[in-house]
Amino acid sequence: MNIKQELPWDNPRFRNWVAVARACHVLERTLAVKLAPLDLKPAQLDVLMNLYRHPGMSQHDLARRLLVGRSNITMLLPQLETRGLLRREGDQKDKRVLRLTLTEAGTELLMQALKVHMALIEKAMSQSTPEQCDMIGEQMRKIADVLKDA
Amino acid sequence: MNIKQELPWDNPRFRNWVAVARACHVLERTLAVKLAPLDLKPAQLDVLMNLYRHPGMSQHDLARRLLVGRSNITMLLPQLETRGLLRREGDQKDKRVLRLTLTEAGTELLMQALKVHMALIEKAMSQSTPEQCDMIGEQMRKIADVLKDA
DNA sequence: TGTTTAATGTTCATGTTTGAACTATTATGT
DNA sequence: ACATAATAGTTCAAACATGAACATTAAACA
Repeated sequence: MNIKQELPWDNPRFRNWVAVARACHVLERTLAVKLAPLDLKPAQLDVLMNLYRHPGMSQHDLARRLLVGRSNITMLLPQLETRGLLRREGDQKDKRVLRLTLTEAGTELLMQALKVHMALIEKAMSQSTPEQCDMIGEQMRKIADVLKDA
Repeated sequence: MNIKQELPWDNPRFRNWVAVARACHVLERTLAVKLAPLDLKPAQLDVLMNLYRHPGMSQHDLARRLLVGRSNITMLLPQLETRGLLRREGDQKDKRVLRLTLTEAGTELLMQALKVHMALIEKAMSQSTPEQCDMIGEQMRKIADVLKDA
């Protein structure tokens, strides 16, 4: 009968998660605008960031890390490779895999993009205390972990 | 010189935000899978949710609320309208706007989808105390607000 | 009133993401 | 060794999102 009492909007967890999703969406959108001068999209920045931290990654590893399909990576990389931002070299031991590394130019562009990204995040999270910020990160890592398998 | 000291990954705000983005991504993806049996996508669920809470919305209002372009709404609605989930009726006073309302079937399907969505969020946030959860929501609302204009 | 400006929704071309089928290579098991 | 499975990457078609240009209607204002 009184369906209203079961409505998600009355549930704090629901309302608060909606806020999380919204904040993510807004920041992503804003980032896209701020990265435009560098001719770089958020998805491409994600690639560069991961290659910087994990040089020699395979495309498959990259796809899993970015939570996208392998074909997505296949479509994404040529743009960056043609611009000379990364290299794709066949693995010697396993001729199936391609090892990915940033070039000098790629690292250079990444650093510029990171300044933009960093500034945006600083602005966004400037309202939180360090303790709050860490707590948020901690909870979010738990969430990603809980949902990883299912 | 020592560029490493300025690297974002050493910055808690950066690392923690990355965790937020990851959690969002994982949950969105999982939601898509869980909604598949209802033949509904996350974006469509967002539409239904907003129409439920704000009956008589215009397409423009809906677009702003979902943070997407108007054309996106135009492409999105026919699928739902054809399935009889919502109605589009011209406003009497302003012949430009179309007023959107859920049908019975739309409300029905929404309720089923909300169960799925709710269960997923419950699972995700079950690790947080109510205080932590509220704090997260509060901070995220601030973030969305700060970034709204710029 | 008549003219200009703004707002709503649509269309269309472009670019992105996805998943299924495919090739080539390696691992497994008999 | 040989047949079978699994894996890495690609291709392709379909779904999806985006932004600019457009038509229609409303508002501002001379």
